[in-house]
This record gives sequence, structure tokens and C-alpha cells, in this order.
Amino acid sequence: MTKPTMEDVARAAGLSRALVSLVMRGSDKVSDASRERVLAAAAELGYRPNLAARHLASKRSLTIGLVLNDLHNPFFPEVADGVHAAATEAGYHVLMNSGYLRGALEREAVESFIDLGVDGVLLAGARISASDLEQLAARVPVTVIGRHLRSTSVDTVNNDDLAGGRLATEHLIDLGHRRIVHIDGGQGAGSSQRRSGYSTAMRDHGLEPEVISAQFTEEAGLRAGRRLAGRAQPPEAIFVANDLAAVGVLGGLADHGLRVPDDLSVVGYDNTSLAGIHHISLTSVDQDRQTMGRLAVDVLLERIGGGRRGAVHHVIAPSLVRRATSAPR
Amino acid sequence: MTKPTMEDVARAAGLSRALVSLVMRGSDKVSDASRERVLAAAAELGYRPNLAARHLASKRSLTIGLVLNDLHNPFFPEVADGVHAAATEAGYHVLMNSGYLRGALEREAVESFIDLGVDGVLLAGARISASDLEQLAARVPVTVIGRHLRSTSVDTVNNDDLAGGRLATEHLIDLGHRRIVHIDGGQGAGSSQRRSGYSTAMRDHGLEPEVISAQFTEEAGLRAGRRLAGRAQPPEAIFVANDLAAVGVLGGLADHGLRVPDDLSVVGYDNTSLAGIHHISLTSVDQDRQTMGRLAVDVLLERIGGGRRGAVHHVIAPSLVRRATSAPR
DNA sequence: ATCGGCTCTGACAGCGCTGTCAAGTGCTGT
DNA sequence: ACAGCACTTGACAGCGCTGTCAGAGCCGAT
Repeated sequence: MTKPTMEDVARAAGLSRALVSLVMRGSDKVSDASRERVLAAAAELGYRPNLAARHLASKRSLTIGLVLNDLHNPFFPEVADGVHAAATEAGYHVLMNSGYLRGALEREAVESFIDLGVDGVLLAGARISASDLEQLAARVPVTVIGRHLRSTSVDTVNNDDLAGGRLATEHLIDLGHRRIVHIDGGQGAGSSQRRSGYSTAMRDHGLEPEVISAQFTEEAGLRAGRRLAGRAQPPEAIFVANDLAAVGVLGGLADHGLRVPDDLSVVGYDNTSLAGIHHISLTSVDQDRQTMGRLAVDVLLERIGGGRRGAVHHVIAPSLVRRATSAPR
Repeated sequence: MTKPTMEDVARAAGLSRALVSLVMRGSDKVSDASRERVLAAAAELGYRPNLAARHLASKRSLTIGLVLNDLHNPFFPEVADGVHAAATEAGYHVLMNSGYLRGALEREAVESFIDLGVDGVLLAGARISASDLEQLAARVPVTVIGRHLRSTSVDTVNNDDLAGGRLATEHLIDLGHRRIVHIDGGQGAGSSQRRSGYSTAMRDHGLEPEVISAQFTEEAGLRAGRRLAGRAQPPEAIFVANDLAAVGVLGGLADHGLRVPDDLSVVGYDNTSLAGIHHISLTSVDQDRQTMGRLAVDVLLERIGGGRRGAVHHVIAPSLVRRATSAPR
């Protein structure tokens, strides 16, 4: 009942252990006949190479670690999809872990990946401080997704939050709205860029920006929404820094009897599954997360391959997805 | 720049390699003084035990693998929270992977966990066939969360879907509704039990059950909702097999101008984060997923510990969370 | 002085595999 | 019959650690 080893396979196939190893490593110096005998024997015994041993001996694991900052945020699963797809195509395994929203746990997760001997680490929505990231990058190839970093050792993949903020704002302006308020994401990743995208777009059109400081949570959005709805003269449109907060805003507006989009328009950011729900149908800025995940894998493997010294910072263009929460004035 | 080994730590601490190993393994046969010297040296060098090597030598990894069937379903992250918490307390690491909704990938994920040498595997929402699960269980301790299984080798942790279905139905009956329709979850996990909970409760109260066959998706809910809303005499209440479909139903009803809960009541199942969103505020049956995750870890570790032969099947009681989508007739 | 009791050392045998190498083996072509 | 080629073997060192054991060194207790 104990797991078969190479030795067992070699014996069963009537060939040497060295040959079995060659087959398992996909060497081309093996005759087709032998290869098949080995594979047949392996299949029959249910043999699978012991990764720990392989890794110990070979110094590489063909495995990358993916740390998602928050499993509950629908942003991440889609990134994971892209990562998984790209990694699998490249013959790599993906191990996941969550930071459970805490920087310390995130660090912990990365450490245990390193202890396990992954070839590289992908961090999505990392809370870890920039300097910690630099340190990590000295020990293992690191790519960060969804956070802007000016680093020479950590690669990043982001969407262009500035352009996204502008996109959302101009969409509202195009619809004829003028008193457009932005509810921002506080310290959240990309928040400041989205904010400046908004402000710039407003000023470019001769409008006065107004930012309400909040966070990337439904609760914060709810509060901000209620506050705006309670005003004597509510705004004509609201651009919220992410979908979750935007959905909170919708709730806050509804509490005060304001109808969307009849009374005012709302636009979110991230185009998460939430936005697509028919009952919500939130106009939102989409960042192609799947592509971001794939791109991050490419970048990471490039670095693992050793082809590159300097850091690469990819920025992909966001796009607007129009739904039912935004309408002409 | 290469990673320090025990040898290095021993040298730096001026002690033997064997002693360092003892310290790392937490042996009590080490004097406090030596222990501290070793730990200090390790900290200074940034030494961390190589898990692959440790595992290879010790035949155990203090790691469990968690396979989530679908990252996009908000059901799973919360299970993962519980798993992570319980495992960490027990000194175990958790590695995650997703089946990306495909049974084959799920199998693949489990296989690679086994190759890595995890001590046990947790499957949440597994699509793998029952017989495959049995086979897996012969190779590694397995616990399945969220799927009812009559197995003698696989442990399971579930909520009592039958009681949950009854709970939701009786809630609606208590509110005075009589024409209550159930939109079911097709082949989905727990769907058939929820359905019989509904039917039994209806009959117990002298009411005629009516089941509309659907799936655990928003799309299916949307279709069913539209269909019901289009009837000459729509039902007074709807119990939907899960939240996602329930949200679809809400959308479908709204399309036809039906107001919830004024015109009819809607109850979902799972009490996912979706249900809690203010703007949705769906009455739903809650299964304490965090507890389920913790329980699953307990059960798994019990088996890993070797204390048990037979299988254990835990069933936890669901509870109803009342929100804004259900009201008296 | 003697005798445990602790603590520590050094050595050794693995764990299952990689990776390299010299030394075959059998077969082909000439 | 012999070189040349393609494939295969056996051996060995090593990856970083565990786990065990005999024995050394040192202490206080008797």
C-alpha cells in the first residue's frame, strides 16, 4: 500500500532506474519502445514522481505560488483563472494561498511558499509594504498584480487606473451630467490614480471635482451614498472607486428613495461579477483580470527563466461596460 | 546569496547540526541556553527549514491541501477562512487550489497535492465522482465539505439541507403565504435534500408543493423568475435553492414590475455575501461555513492522526437569516 | 569518589529523486 | 569483421533534512 518509487517502476518495466528517470524528465535520448514500457509500468503501478524529492534534487519545482489578498473580493478569482490557465500551459503548477486581508498573513503565505521551494511568487492585491516586497524579491522572483510599484526588482501588472478614472468620468460627462461626485477608495490599490483620472477629466471639461473619501467596502459606499442622498441637492452622477462600494452607494440612495438611473447615474470600477448581476446591472470600468493574470505569469516565468534583470511594469488599458445604472441626464 | 542550511546555522551557533535539528523540531531535550543560541543564529542567517527536505525525511509535511471547487462562488471563501484558522491553530499549513468548476481539474489538483506530499486533502464542493473519491481516500485522508456521501472511507461535513429547506418553507408559511413555489438547484450539491425539505414542509401544512427545475446559477434564476412573474397569478412566495439563483429571480421579477416583498416574498439559501448586500438584502438560510471549515479540519486531522478507521459524517444545523425580501402576506 | 541525569556530539542510514559519466549492449552500414 | 551510432546500465555523489544511537562531558547528589 506504500507509494511506488522509481525503483519499483524500473523493476516492473525490466529496465534500469536511470532510464525511468530519463523518461520521467522527458528526455529525448530514450527509445520509443522503452518509453512506452516505462510509462505503462508507471501507469499500472500508479506511480507518480515524488515532487519533494524531485525538487530537492533538481533545485526547481515547476511550481509557482499565488497569494490572493482577499478571497471574498470577486476581483481575485478571475485573476486566478488567468494565472492558472497560463501556468498550466507553461507546464507549471499553481499553489494558492490567501492573505485573508492581513499583510502579516500574506507575508506568512509567501514565506511558506518559499520554504516549499516554489520557483516564483505572484501576489495579487498585495498589502505587504513596498520595502518588504523588495526584500522578498531578493530571495525569489516576485510579480505583483494590481498594485503600482516603482521597483527595479519586482515586476508589476496593472490596469491603467488613471485612464479608467477618466473613462468613467467622461462617460458621465458625455451623458450630460455636470455635478459629478467621486467616492474614492482611500488607501486601496489604484485608488489615488482613479481619483486623479476623475479630477483631471472634470477639470478638462471645466467642471469642479468633488471627492468624498471612503474605502473599497460596501459599508463605506453605503454611508457615502446615504450622505449624498440626504443633501438638499444631490449630485447628478456618482463615480465610485470600486464595484463593492458602488453597490453600497446604490443601497444608500435607495434608502432615501432616489432612483437610479432616473434621478442620478452611478458608475463603478472593476466590473466584478457583482456588477453583472441583472438585479444590480452596474455600469463599471472593466480591467481584463484574466489577461492580467496571464501576463503576470509570463512576466514571472521570464524572470524565473533568468532572461531579465530589470523590472517590467505592464499597464493594460481598461474599458467601460455600460449597464443600467448610467443614463442621460 | 544561497539559502542557509542547518549546517550553516550549527556553525554560526557553535553547536552541532543534530542539536539544531532538535531545536527546529521543538524537542524538549535541549537546554534553554542552547535553544536560544540556535534560534538567534537561525534568525540572523534568515534560516528557514527546507520543507521539501524535511518532508522527504520525515514522511509528513504538516500541510493539508484544500481544493475549492469554484473560486467565484462566495460560498467557498468562507469555508476557506474556517479551514485556515483551524489548521493554523493546529500547526498545519494550508495549500489551496481550485477545481475551476471542472471535475478533471479537481482531480488534477488533488493529485498534485498528493505528489507534494500533503498529509490530507479537503475538498469543498467536490465534483469528483463518489467512486473516484473512494479511490483517493485509499491513498490519502480525505474530507469532503458540502456534499452528502455515504462512504466508509471519506469523511464529510455538511449542513442539514433537509432541515434548511424546511426552515425556509416554514418561514414563508408562517408569514401567511400559501402558494409557495420552489425553484430548485438541479443536480447541485444539497439540491435534492432542500427540495424534499420544502415538499415535506408544504405537505405537513396541507399545501401543494410546486417545484420549478433550475440550477445554482443567476441565469437559471432569472429565467425562472421571469416565467413565474409572467403568470396570470404569480405565487405568493418563492423559495430558491441558492442565493445566486435567488438574486436572478429578483431580477426576473423586477423585469415584470413585481415588487419584493410587497407583491411576493423570496427566500434564498447559503446566506452568501450577496444576500447581505444592502441593496439586495435577501432572506436566506445560513449554513455556518466557517464552522464547517473548522470541523472539516478537525475531522481530517483526526484521521491523519490515525485515531480512526470508520468514516464520520457531520451535519450541522442551518439557521434562517431574515432580511428584506420576505414579509407577511 | 562514584553514580546517575542531563545535554550535547558525531556518525550513519536513509527519504526519492537528479544529474553525470564511463562503460557497456546491440544493431547498422560498409 | 569492424567502426559508429543509438540506447541502456550501474554507480556515485548529492539535495537538506530526520531519526536513532553510542558515547562524551559535565553537573549535582550520594
